[in-house]
Amino acid sequence: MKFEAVTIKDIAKALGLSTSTVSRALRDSYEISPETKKLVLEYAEKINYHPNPIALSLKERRSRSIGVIVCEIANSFFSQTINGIESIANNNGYNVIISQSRESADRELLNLQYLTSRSVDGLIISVSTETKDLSYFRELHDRGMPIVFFDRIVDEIETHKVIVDNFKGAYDATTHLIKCGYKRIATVCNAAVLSIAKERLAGYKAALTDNGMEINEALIKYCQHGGMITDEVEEAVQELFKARQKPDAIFASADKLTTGCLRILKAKGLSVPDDIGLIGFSNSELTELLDPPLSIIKQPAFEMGEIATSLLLQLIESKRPVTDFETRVLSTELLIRESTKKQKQKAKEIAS
Amino acid sequence: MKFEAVTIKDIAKALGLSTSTVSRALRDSYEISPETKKLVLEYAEKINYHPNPIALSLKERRSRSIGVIVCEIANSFFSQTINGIESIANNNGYNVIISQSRESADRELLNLQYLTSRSVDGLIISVSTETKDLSYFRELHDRGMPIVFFDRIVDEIETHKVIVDNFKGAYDATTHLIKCGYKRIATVCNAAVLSIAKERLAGYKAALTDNGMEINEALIKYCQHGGMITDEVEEAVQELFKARQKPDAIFASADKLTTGCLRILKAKGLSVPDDIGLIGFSNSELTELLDPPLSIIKQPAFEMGEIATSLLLQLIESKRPVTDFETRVLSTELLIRESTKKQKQKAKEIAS
DNA sequence: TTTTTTTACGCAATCGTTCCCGGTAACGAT
DNA sequence: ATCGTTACCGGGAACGATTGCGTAAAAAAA
Repeated sequence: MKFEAVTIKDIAKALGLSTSTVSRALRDSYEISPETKKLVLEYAEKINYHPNPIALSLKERRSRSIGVIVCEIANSFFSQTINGIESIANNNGYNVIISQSRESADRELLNLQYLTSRSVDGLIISVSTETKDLSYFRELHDRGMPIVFFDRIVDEIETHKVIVDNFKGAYDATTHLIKCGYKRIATVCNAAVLSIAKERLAGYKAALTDNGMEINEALIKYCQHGGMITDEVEEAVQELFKARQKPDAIFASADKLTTGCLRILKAKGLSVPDDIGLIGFSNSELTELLDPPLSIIKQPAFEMGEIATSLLLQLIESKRPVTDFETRVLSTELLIRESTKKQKQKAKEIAS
Repeated sequence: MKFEAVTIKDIAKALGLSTSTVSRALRDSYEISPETKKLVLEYAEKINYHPNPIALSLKERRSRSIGVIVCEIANSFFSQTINGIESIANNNGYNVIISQSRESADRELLNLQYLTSRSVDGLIISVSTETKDLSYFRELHDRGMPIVFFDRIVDEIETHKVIVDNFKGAYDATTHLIKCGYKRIATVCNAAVLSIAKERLAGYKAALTDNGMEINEALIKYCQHGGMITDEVEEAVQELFKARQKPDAIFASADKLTTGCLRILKAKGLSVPDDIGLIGFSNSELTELLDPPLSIIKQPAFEMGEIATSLLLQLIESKRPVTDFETRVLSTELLIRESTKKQKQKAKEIAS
């Protein structure tokens, strides 16, 4: 049941050399004669030798691999980000180890410990909704582990970060709803502790006040598990409709929440956009095929992954400790489709 | 830039013991006195000692981790499968390393080499569309590496396999189209080398002949890259409509192809299901929210992941070489929604 | 020819852990 | 007093690779 590979010793024995000589020949050291090198190289090729990365990791204390922690890969935004991460990482000879926190702080910590104990050279992280205790991150960071946060970042730890302008994204989306003539605009957002939730909520509120509209706390609902639990979204929407002032539009501030809201609204027999408008953050490729096609705020996920990885590799390969960190802020894209097109609006369009 | 953890040596030094004693105390060996054990255990706890898995992997030639290779994690079917895999693996103390082949045989091989060199204890694989050369899989398998194939399996290698009854799934879907009154039923499928493509195509053909319909090769289109390239699906659909006999329904035999077809059909201004019916394999959670809600064949992805992992762990933990392999065949689920409901059919329903 | 330099290689330590051998007490039995 | 147990513990070799240092032989310089 074991699986044994050919080692440097096998080569040494076969060729009557020492392991050091073989090792040096393989790494093209100047102290090895051309003939010996040729001999070793050819034999290594012949028996299909590959250096054992585990032994290397143990010795070098590095693994040429980077760890990624996201809440779930099934989310389009994250899978796209991962593709961006892999593209840069692989081009630079790094491997990517992906792990999911499933919005649980415990699993996040477990994954974190697993990855670090596996000697990943760096980490790219979007924290879970539950994450409160930052001590482990901090310890890691203090001990010199290169970390880049993206999407859901933590302010308290100073390192490179990659995000989008969540405030503006939410502001634009809300403003769009207002322009469409919606009056009682609700929002369904992630747990309030999350950076993205805070920023998007702030954008939503600012858009309302800037347009002379009141902020009604009854129209703001939080989903602690980021929509991982369907009931949670349903509950949020139901509560929204239990209120005295029923909403006529919803701004959903995360991928799962956006499609989650649509699902519930349709189940309730409400017509989008006529009974209720809907817009939200989403990176799903299916949103334009939905009924109705969803107006969305889209993040440059692939690019975010690329940038995060470049920054991480910079940290990893830097000779001396980096103290000058940057936060890259990218732009979101507002895609206007049917789900925010009120009848009135439609009529106007036809008339014009 | 280094990251050093506490080792067994640190404990030994601090406590004035030898590393062997510490190691044994940690593993609760009978040769260590209760007091020493307590001492070691407490100190280990205090300084937050965790055994170095890399050193362990090197020594034990196993890593308590399993490797997964799928073509892409953004695909709902695969991300659901991975969740199933992780649930079982984690419960048994195994970690999961995910990698994507992106439908490229080269990347698949690279990932394979990476995973094995990382001493994964076993592999769970769904092969890429490009995979032709099985020699590396065979070599691995012959040398005792536990492998479980799922979804896209290879007949030539004898090991555990987990699939659905693709023939029946396709047969049922096609039969459903026929019952709905569609006459010229086309199919868009994956590269013909893929097991799932073959089986589903066979099911499609059988349904046609069983219902006295002709098999028209012009109505069968292949997408070599499994729909990873959008143009490819578009091309397939366009060709379908260039034919003398235009199709009035499409059976798409994979996730990306199903939504891909819908996208193209809508772009062409065709109405589904009136101008053309559409049904396909899909595990996306959004299909019922699409316009129109898609009739689909759904696979028990999570369960497949669970079963594949159980089988793999069985192989890994088996004392003697296993020669008795099984192929688990699960059932698909046919979900009938609007995309296959012809006007005629609808009228009938209303009348009844 | 002798001395110095260069060339080309081997020895052994190292990374963190386990485990096979030993070794040394203490203690009861002979 | 001697032997045999039992209970504990340490030394050191592995696992696969790299690397500083030492050194024999060959080449160059004297």
